[in-house]
Amino acid sequence: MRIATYNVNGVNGRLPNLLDWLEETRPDAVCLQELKAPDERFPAEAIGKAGYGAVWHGQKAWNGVAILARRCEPLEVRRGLPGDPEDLQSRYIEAAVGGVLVASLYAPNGNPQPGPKFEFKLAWYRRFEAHAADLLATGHPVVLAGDYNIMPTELDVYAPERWTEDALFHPKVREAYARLLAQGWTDALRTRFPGQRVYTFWKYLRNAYERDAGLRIDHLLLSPSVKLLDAGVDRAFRGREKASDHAAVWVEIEALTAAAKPGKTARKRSASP
DNA sequence: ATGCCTTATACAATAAGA
Repeated sequence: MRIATYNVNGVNGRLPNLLDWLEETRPDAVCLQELKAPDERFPAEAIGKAGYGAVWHGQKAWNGVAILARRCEPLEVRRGLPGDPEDLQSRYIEAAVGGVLVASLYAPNGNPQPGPKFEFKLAWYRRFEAHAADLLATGHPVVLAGDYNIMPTELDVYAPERWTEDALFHPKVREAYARLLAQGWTDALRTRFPGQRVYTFWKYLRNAYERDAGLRIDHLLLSPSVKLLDAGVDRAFRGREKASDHAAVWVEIEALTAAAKPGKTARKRSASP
Protein backbone atom coordinates (compact mmCIF):
# COMPACT_ATOMS: atom_id res chain seq x y z
CA MET A 1 0.00 0.00 0.00
CA ARG A 2 1.32 3.41 -0.96
CA ILE A 3 0.50 6.46 1.18
CA ALA A 4 1.62 9.94 0.14
CA THR A 5 1.50 13.40 1.68
CA TYR A 6 1.43 16.56 -0.42
CA ASN A 7 1.20 20.21 0.66
CA VAL A 8 -0.46 21.50 -2.52
CA ASN A 9 -0.42 25.22 -1.60
CA GLY A 10 -3.91 25.90 -2.96
CA VAL A 11 -5.97 22.91 -4.11
CA ASN A 12 -7.86 24.86 -6.77
CA GLY A 13 -4.97 26.98 -8.02
CA ARG A 14 -2.90 23.81 -8.50
CA LEU A 15 -5.63 21.34 -9.44
CA PRO A 16 -4.04 20.46 -12.82
CA ASN A 17 -0.73 19.69 -11.06
CA LEU A 18 -2.53 17.59 -8.44
CA LEU A 19 -4.47 15.61 -11.05
CA ASP A 20 -1.31 14.98 -13.11
CA TRP A 21 0.50 13.78 -9.99
CA LEU A 22 -2.39 11.47 -8.98
CA GLU A 23 -2.51 9.95 -12.45
CA GLU A 24 1.25 9.49 -12.72
CA THR A 25 1.96 8.15 -9.23
CA ARG A 26 -1.40 6.53 -8.23
CA PRO A 27 -1.01 6.40 -4.44
CA ASP A 28 -3.60 4.32 -2.53
CA ALA A 29 -4.08 7.06 0.05
CA VAL A 30 -3.16 10.76 -0.12
CA CYS A 31 -2.90 13.37 2.62
CA LEU A 32 -3.27 16.92 1.33
CA GLN A 33 -2.44 20.16 3.17
CA GLU A 34 -2.94 23.87 2.54
CA LEU A 35 -6.13 23.48 0.55
CA LYS A 36 -6.71 27.24 0.95
CA ALA A 37 -10.37 26.72 0.16
CA PRO A 38 -13.63 26.57 2.13
CA ASP A 39 -15.42 23.21 2.25
CA GLU A 40 -17.84 24.12 -0.54
CA ARG A 41 -14.98 24.87 -2.93
CA PHE A 42 -13.09 21.60 -2.49
CA PRO A 43 -12.81 20.08 -6.02
CA ALA A 44 -14.45 16.78 -5.03
CA GLU A 45 -15.87 16.16 -8.51
CA ALA A 46 -12.55 16.45 -10.37
CA ILE A 47 -10.82 14.32 -7.75
CA GLY A 48 -13.64 11.77 -7.98
CA LYS A 49 -13.24 11.60 -11.75
CA ALA A 50 -9.55 10.90 -11.17
CA GLY A 51 -10.60 7.82 -9.19
CA TYR A 52 -10.37 9.07 -5.61
CA GLY A 53 -12.86 9.29 -2.79
CA ALA A 54 -12.16 12.11 -0.34
CA VAL A 55 -12.86 13.61 3.05
CA TRP A 56 -11.77 17.18 3.72
CA HIS A 57 -11.66 19.90 6.35
CA GLY A 58 -11.44 23.25 4.61
CA GLN A 59 -11.25 26.88 5.62
CA LYS A 60 -11.50 30.18 3.77
CA ALA A 61 -8.16 31.39 2.34
CA TRP A 62 -5.82 29.44 4.63
CA ASN A 63 -4.96 25.99 5.97
CA GLY A 64 -7.24 23.06 5.06
CA VAL A 65 -6.48 19.32 5.02
CA ALA A 66 -7.89 16.32 3.16
CA ILE A 67 -7.50 12.55 2.81
CA LEU A 68 -8.04 10.82 -0.55
CA ALA A 69 -8.42 7.10 -1.15
CA ARG A 70 -8.01 5.40 -4.51
CA ARG A 71 -11.10 3.53 -5.71
CA CYS A 72 -12.83 3.83 -2.32
CA GLU A 73 -14.18 6.27 0.24
CA PRO A 74 -12.02 7.11 3.25
CA LEU A 75 -13.91 6.54 6.50
CA GLU A 76 -13.55 9.76 8.46
CA VAL A 77 -12.98 9.19 12.17
CA ARG A 78 -11.92 12.66 13.37
CA ARG A 79 -11.66 16.28 12.23
CA GLY A 80 -9.71 18.73 14.31
CA LEU A 81 -7.02 18.04 16.89
CA PRO A 82 -8.58 17.46 20.33
CA GLY A 83 -7.67 19.51 23.39
CA ASP A 84 -8.59 23.11 22.53
CA PRO A 85 -12.20 24.03 21.66
CA GLU A 86 -11.03 27.55 20.75
CA ASP A 87 -8.76 26.28 17.96
CA LEU A 88 -10.86 26.71 14.81
CA GLN A 89 -8.03 26.30 12.28
CA SER A 90 -8.42 23.41 9.83
CA ARG A 91 -5.17 21.57 10.40
CA TYR A 92 -6.08 17.97 11.20
CA ILE A 93 -8.25 15.16 9.80
CA GLU A 94 -8.18 11.41 10.34
CA ALA A 95 -9.65 8.54 8.31
CA ALA A 96 -9.46 4.77 7.98
CA VAL A 97 -8.19 3.64 4.56
CA GLY A 98 -7.56 -0.01 3.74
CA GLY A 99 -7.03 -1.11 7.34
CA VAL A 100 -4.71 1.78 8.22
CA LEU A 101 -5.60 4.80 10.33
CA VAL A 102 -4.32 7.77 8.33
CA ALA A 103 -3.96 11.32 9.67
CA SER A 104 -3.38 14.38 7.49
CA LEU A 105 -1.87 17.23 9.48
CA TYR A 106 -0.73 20.78 8.79
CA ALA A 107 1.20 22.07 11.80
CA PRO A 108 1.33 25.82 12.46
CA ASN A 109 4.32 27.63 10.94
CA GLY A 110 5.05 29.54 14.18
CA ASN A 111 6.88 32.57 12.76
CA PRO A 112 7.68 35.17 13.84
CA GLN A 113 9.61 33.69 16.73
CA PRO A 114 9.30 34.67 19.54
CA GLY A 115 5.62 35.64 19.65
CA PRO A 116 2.06 34.39 20.01
CA LYS A 117 2.21 32.36 16.78
CA PHE A 118 5.21 30.45 18.09
CA GLU A 119 3.43 29.83 21.40
CA PHE A 120 0.42 28.53 19.45
CA LYS A 121 2.70 26.15 17.55
CA LEU A 122 4.20 24.78 20.79
CA ALA A 123 0.73 24.34 22.32
CA TRP A 124 -0.51 22.66 19.12
CA TYR A 125 2.37 20.18 19.31
CA ARG A 126 1.62 19.40 22.97
CA ARG A 127 -1.92 18.49 21.90
CA PHE A 128 -0.60 16.49 18.94
CA GLU A 129 1.82 14.57 21.19
CA ALA A 130 -1.04 13.65 23.53
CA HIS A 131 -3.24 12.47 20.67
CA ALA A 132 -0.39 10.57 19.00
CA ALA A 133 0.24 8.73 22.28
CA ASP A 134 -3.45 7.72 22.40
CA LEU A 135 -3.28 6.43 18.82
CA LEU A 136 -0.11 4.49 19.55
CA ALA A 137 -1.76 2.86 22.58
CA THR A 138 -4.48 1.35 20.36
CA GLY A 139 -1.86 -0.84 18.65
CA HIS A 140 -3.53 -0.21 15.28
CA PRO A 141 -1.49 0.49 12.15
CA VAL A 142 -1.30 4.31 12.05
CA VAL A 143 0.39 6.74 9.65
CA LEU A 144 0.69 10.40 10.71
CA ALA A 145 1.42 12.27 7.49
CA GLY A 146 1.72 15.92 6.68
CA ASP A 147 3.51 19.23 6.81
CA TYR A 148 5.04 19.27 10.30
CA ASN A 149 6.80 22.62 9.73
CA ILE A 150 9.83 21.20 11.59
CA MET A 151 13.30 20.35 10.33
CA PRO A 152 14.19 17.62 12.85
CA THR A 153 17.99 17.80 12.51
CA GLU A 154 20.80 19.78 10.88
CA LEU A 155 20.77 17.25 8.06
CA ASP A 156 17.30 18.51 7.13
CA VAL A 157 18.27 22.13 6.33
CA TYR A 158 20.40 23.47 3.47
CA ALA A 159 22.02 26.08 5.76
CA PRO A 160 21.38 25.18 9.43
CA GLU A 161 23.32 28.16 10.82
CA ARG A 162 20.84 30.57 9.20
CA TRP A 163 17.78 28.88 10.69
CA THR A 164 18.65 28.55 14.39
CA GLU A 165 16.20 31.28 15.50
CA ASP A 166 13.46 30.30 13.04
CA ALA A 167 10.21 28.73 14.27
CA LEU A 168 10.80 25.71 12.00
CA PHE A 169 14.19 24.86 13.50
CA HIS A 170 14.03 26.24 17.05
CA PRO A 171 15.25 23.77 19.72
CA LYS A 172 11.77 23.73 21.27
CA VAL A 173 10.07 22.39 18.12
CA ARG A 174 12.90 19.97 17.37
CA GLU A 175 12.44 18.66 20.91
CA ALA A 176 8.72 18.19 20.25
CA TYR A 177 9.57 16.11 17.17
CA ALA A 178 12.14 14.10 19.15
CA ARG A 179 9.51 13.39 21.82
CA LEU A 180 7.21 11.97 19.12
CA LEU A 181 9.95 9.61 17.94
CA ALA A 182 10.61 8.65 21.58
CA GLN A 183 6.96 7.56 21.84
CA GLY A 184 7.77 4.86 19.30
CA TRP A 185 6.99 6.43 15.90
CA THR A 186 9.27 5.80 12.92
CA ASP A 187 10.33 8.69 10.67
CA ALA A 188 9.87 6.84 7.36
CA LEU A 189 11.93 9.04 5.02
CA ARG A 190 14.88 9.34 7.43
CA THR A 191 14.82 5.58 8.03
CA ARG A 192 14.92 4.95 4.28
CA PHE A 193 17.75 7.48 3.70
CA PRO A 194 19.91 7.51 6.85
CA GLY A 195 22.59 10.21 6.80
CA GLN A 196 21.48 11.63 3.44
CA ARG A 197 20.16 15.07 2.58
CA VAL A 198 16.59 14.61 1.35
CA TYR A 199 14.40 17.70 1.04
CA THR A 200 10.65 18.09 0.62
CA PHE A 201 10.32 21.89 0.31
CA TRP A 202 12.10 24.60 -1.63
CA LYS A 203 11.23 28.30 -1.35
CA TYR A 204 9.96 30.13 -4.42
CA LEU A 205 12.59 32.79 -3.74
CA ARG A 206 16.05 33.02 -5.28
CA ASN A 207 15.78 29.87 -7.41
CA ALA A 208 15.89 27.74 -4.29
CA TYR A 209 14.84 24.57 -6.14
CA GLU A 210 17.47 24.96 -8.85
CA ARG A 211 20.12 25.54 -6.16
CA ASP A 212 18.71 22.67 -4.05
CA ALA A 213 18.40 25.05 -1.09
CA GLY A 214 15.73 22.91 0.54
CA LEU A 215 14.19 21.84 3.80
CA ARG A 216 12.79 18.53 5.02
CA ILE A 217 9.54 19.48 6.76
CA ASP A 218 6.98 17.00 5.36
CA HIS A 219 7.05 13.75 7.30
CA LEU A 220 5.31 10.39 7.58
CA LEU A 221 5.46 8.84 11.05
CA LEU A 222 4.66 5.12 11.24
CA SER A 223 3.36 3.22 14.25
CA PRO A 224 5.15 -0.05 15.17
CA SER A 225 2.45 -2.15 13.47
CA VAL A 226 3.31 -0.58 10.09
CA LYS A 227 6.13 -2.25 8.15
CA LEU A 228 8.12 0.16 5.99
CA LEU A 229 8.97 -1.28 2.56
CA ASP A 230 10.13 1.86 0.76
CA ALA A 231 9.90 5.66 0.86
CA GLY A 232 10.72 8.58 -1.40
CA VAL A 233 10.09 12.14 -2.59
CA ASP A 234 8.33 12.93 -5.88
CA ARG A 235 10.87 15.65 -6.46
CA ALA A 236 10.53 16.27 -10.19
CA PHE A 237 7.01 17.68 -9.86
CA ARG A 238 8.50 20.60 -7.88
CA GLY A 239 10.24 21.72 -11.07
CA ARG A 240 7.06 21.82 -13.16
CA GLU A 241 5.05 24.84 -14.25
CA LYS A 242 2.85 26.31 -11.47
CA ALA A 243 4.20 23.78 -8.94
CA SER A 244 3.60 23.86 -5.21
CA ASP A 245 6.65 24.86 -3.17
CA HIS A 246 6.44 21.41 -1.52
CA ALA A 247 7.07 18.02 -3.11
CA ALA A 248 5.00 14.95 -2.27
CA VAL A 249 6.53 12.37 0.07
CA TRP A 250 5.41 8.73 -0.05
CA VAL A 251 5.79 5.42 1.72
CA GLU A 252 5.21 1.88 0.58
CA ILE A 253 3.98 -0.04 3.62
CA GLU A 254 2.42 -3.23 4.85
CA ALA A 255 -0.03 -3.11 7.73
CA LEU A 256 0.79 -5.82 10.26
CA THR A 257 -2.25 -7.42 11.88
CA ALA A 258 -2.15 -8.45 15.52
CA ALA A 259 -1.90 -12.11 14.49
CA ALA A 260 1.09 -11.43 12.25
CA LYS A 261 3.10 -9.66 14.95
CA PRO A 262 6.24 -11.51 16.03
CA GLY A 263 6.42 -12.76 19.62
CA LYS A 264 4.18 -14.81 21.88
CA THR A 265 1.32 -15.21 19.40
CA ALA A 266 3.50 -16.62 16.64
CA ARG A 267 5.34 -18.97 19.01
CA LYS A 268 2.08 -20.29 20.47
CA ARG A 269 0.66 -20.89 17.03
CA SER A 270 3.70 -22.80 15.77
CA ALA A 271 3.59 -24.99 18.88
CA SER A 272 -0.06 -25.96 18.41
CA PRO A 273 -1.09 -28.81 16.08
C1' DA B 1 16.60 44.11 8.70
C1' DT B 2 14.52 43.44 3.99
C1' DG B 3 13.70 41.68 -0.63
C1' DC B 4 13.62 37.84 -3.23
C1' DC B 5 8.23 34.67 -4.96
C1' DT B 6 3.41 32.97 -4.71
C1' DT B 7 -1.15 32.28 -2.84
C1' DA B 8 -6.25 33.96 -1.63
C1' DT B 9 -9.23 37.67 -1.32
C1' DA B 10 -11.14 40.77 -4.20
C1' DC B 11 -9.83 44.16 -7.75
C1' DA B 12 -5.45 47.45 -4.59
C1' DA B 13 -3.15 46.09 -1.23
C1' DT B 14 -2.67 43.03 2.59
C1' DA B 15 -1.76 38.75 5.27
C1' DA B 16 0.61 34.63 5.22
C1' DG B 17 3.81 31.41 4.03
C1' DA B 18 8.79 29.12 5.69
